[in-house]
Amino acid sequence: MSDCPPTLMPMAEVATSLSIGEVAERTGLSVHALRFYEREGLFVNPVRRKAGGNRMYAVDDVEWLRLCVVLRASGMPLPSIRRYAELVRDGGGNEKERLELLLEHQERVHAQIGELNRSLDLITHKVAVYEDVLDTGVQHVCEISGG
Amino acid sequence: MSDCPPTLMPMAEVATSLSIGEVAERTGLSVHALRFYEREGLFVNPVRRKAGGNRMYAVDDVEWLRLCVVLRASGMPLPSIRRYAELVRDGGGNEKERLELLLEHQERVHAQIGELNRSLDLITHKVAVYEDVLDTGVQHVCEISGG
DNA sequence: GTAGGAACTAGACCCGGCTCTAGATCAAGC
DNA sequence: GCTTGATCTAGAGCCGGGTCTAGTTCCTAC
Repeated sequence: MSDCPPTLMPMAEVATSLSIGEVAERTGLSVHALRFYEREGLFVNPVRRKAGGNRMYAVDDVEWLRLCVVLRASGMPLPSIRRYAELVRDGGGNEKERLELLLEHQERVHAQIGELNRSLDLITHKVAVYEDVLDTGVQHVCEISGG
Repeated sequence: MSDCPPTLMPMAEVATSLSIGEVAERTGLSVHALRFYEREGLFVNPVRRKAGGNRMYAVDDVEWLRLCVVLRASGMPLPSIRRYAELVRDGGGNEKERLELLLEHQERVHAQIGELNRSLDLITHKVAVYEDVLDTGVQHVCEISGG
């Protein structure tokens, strides 16, 4: 996602702006969630409005939101995402802090995967036991007593 | 955890019963959580009381709770754990259903790990980019604009 | 001109999973 | 007798992360 393309920018795609519904569709977030995220300060750029007041999003916003979705999916809490957004908003010079934030999260995700794998081992073990019980009809007393 | 030991049971450990505080300590759950789990029907055996009304847990309860902790840690919702507890409570004959429950959860955990790994890839990529920025001082325009 | 659909706002609500409170009881030790 | 500490109950509260409602405004198309 978001690897540098050889061409700098597609032409003729100037001033493309998207409605909240379109953004919802492209990011998988609900329109409710988009407004909620805005209130929560998760956007890097202030959301612009058309005459009439409807929100007007840029393609960059979608990219940013996709990143947010990934961060959320990996359990980053909204306040941390907000912090990250603030850093990006503030522009260059704070890359060290951004990196720290990411490293912290990376570690948490790592730990979470580790824990899930350990849980999975146990579950898989139990699955095997039950498959055995069902295959052979033999009950392993100490397993059954433990569920 | 809970592999069949060669010896059937430690002797002299008859009638060992544990207070709610001891169980909390051994399972990592709070006393509040233990009472809450009980209300929620997550126990296989009805919790017995001493004269005076204090809860009295058996070593088996601790084993069961440790399983619950693992299931929770891997994201199994309380209603599913309750269902599993019911099946175990009802005794033999429903192993197929227990297996199904476990398989379902196993798959979800699997999926979750997959998603986390994908997220981790992206995060790791971003980390690398920022490390590079900080090392070389060169900014990768399209990365920065995306946070 | 009017119907439909999408958007707007502020704020209430929901859900899961605990956590905590208040007030009472009990047992042990000083 | 009194304190301390663990426990009890029922029920309220909290937190995160949205979701939904109500009432309105706006644009487009018929």
